[in-house]
Amino acid sequence: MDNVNQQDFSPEILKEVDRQLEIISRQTVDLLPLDEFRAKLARSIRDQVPLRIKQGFDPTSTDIHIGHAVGIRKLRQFQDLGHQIVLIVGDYTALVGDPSGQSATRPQLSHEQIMTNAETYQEQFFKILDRSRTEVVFNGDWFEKLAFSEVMLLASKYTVARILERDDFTKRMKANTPISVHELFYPLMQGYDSVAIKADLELGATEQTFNLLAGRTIQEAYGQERQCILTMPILVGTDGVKKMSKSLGNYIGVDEAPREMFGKVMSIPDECIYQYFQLATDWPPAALDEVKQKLESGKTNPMEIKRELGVTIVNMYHKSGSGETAADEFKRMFSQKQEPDDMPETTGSYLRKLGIDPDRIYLVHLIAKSNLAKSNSEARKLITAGSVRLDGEKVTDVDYEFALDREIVLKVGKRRYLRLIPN
RNA sequence: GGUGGGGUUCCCGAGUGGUCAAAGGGAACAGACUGUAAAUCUGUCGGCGACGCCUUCGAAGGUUCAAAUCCUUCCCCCACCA
Repeated sequence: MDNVNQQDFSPEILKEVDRQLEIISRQTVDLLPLDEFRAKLARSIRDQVPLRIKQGFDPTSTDIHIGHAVGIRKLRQFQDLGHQIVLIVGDYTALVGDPSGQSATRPQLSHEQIMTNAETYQEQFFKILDRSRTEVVFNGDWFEKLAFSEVMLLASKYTVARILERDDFTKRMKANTPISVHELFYPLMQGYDSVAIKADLELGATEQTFNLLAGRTIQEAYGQERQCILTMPILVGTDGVKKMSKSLGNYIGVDEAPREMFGKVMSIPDECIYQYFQLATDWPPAALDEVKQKLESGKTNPMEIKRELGVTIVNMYHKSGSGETAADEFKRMFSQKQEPDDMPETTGSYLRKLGIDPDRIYLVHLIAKSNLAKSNSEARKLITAGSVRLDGEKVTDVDYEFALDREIVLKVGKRRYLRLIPN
């Protein structure tokens, strides 16, 4: 493959290669090795054989967030260019346990749990990808059957030194955090996935670079043409500092309700607005430039630009118009401090079920039992802090009791509401 | 296998018999200010209808009027040696 000359292809094909390459390389970090990929792409176009584009996910949790979506949307672009997406669900990898959780040994997930997660994962994937044109495979399919002798064979293809040269391992060695042996196998397993599905290109975040490259070595060892790798930038979380991740709680899930989604977008630091436009939306380069200019000129209130970002993102994952609705509601709720239209409701009879007498409601219990606070103590703290209101009236008495003799709106903190309805 | 160091509340990290629900920092939450941004300031930060009570300092026992602190056993981590 490496020795394929560009002269082997007609000008039309080369033009198409350039067209695709421009789209493919948008908002990415590295496409390696570029020449190899050009050749693969040209051959694919000439022979009308789609490239096999791989990305793997370990179904360790249930939510896909817009950070994951950066890569998935790139896959979608490949798909739209006619290439074949192969999603690898790392059921086996998840079963073994995620090594990148630096400090804690995660509780082992049961097989059922993994399969359930895999199920919800797929639903979320196909908010972005075209299901009918996506191949989904489970790596347990091949790893389950792998004999120990084969594992040893696989292990012999790579050296300890090469694995340890990895940046994160070096750091962990220095920090004296444990590295268990099975973690050394991760790049090998991921590489073996590439062999199993004969990947032409594997996509991953920049932190995956090592694993992606390992795939090349493993494929070569198994007599296959080596995959190219495409790395994606990592989207920063809503805190604006750390990478978006579920465990850090700074994520925006693709499954979240419009209101939540919009609210979370509005809460990102201004400095991240451009990055979010770049990575979390499908805006073309020209539109991105415009955003950049607006932000730099300082003439437009960043909030306006952020609003547009929020609308765009919400509309990507919900029916069109949801973004605008969410934005309006947001404005009403926070800018004008009005109550939202729809808020959770609780009736007197439901309160009885919770063990609360509607005729004599102990506010602390109400807040805790309706999950507006984690515990009674928490509820007391909120009351003391002056963040609890009944029908707009601030309540600061910790022992406050009242009767549910009319409809009452309870507000806790900035955004937690509960409408109380007598029977 | 040997030797030494270590496991503290969400995280980091003080504390080596009572004054410890446990310093300090971070995170988080709330209030003020705002654009539900950032920054800043303030407060809270185990649980309980609560000037008291209950549970927490790797696990289980024990010593003591009293233990995160002392003893025993066990589990786990790290370093060096083999």
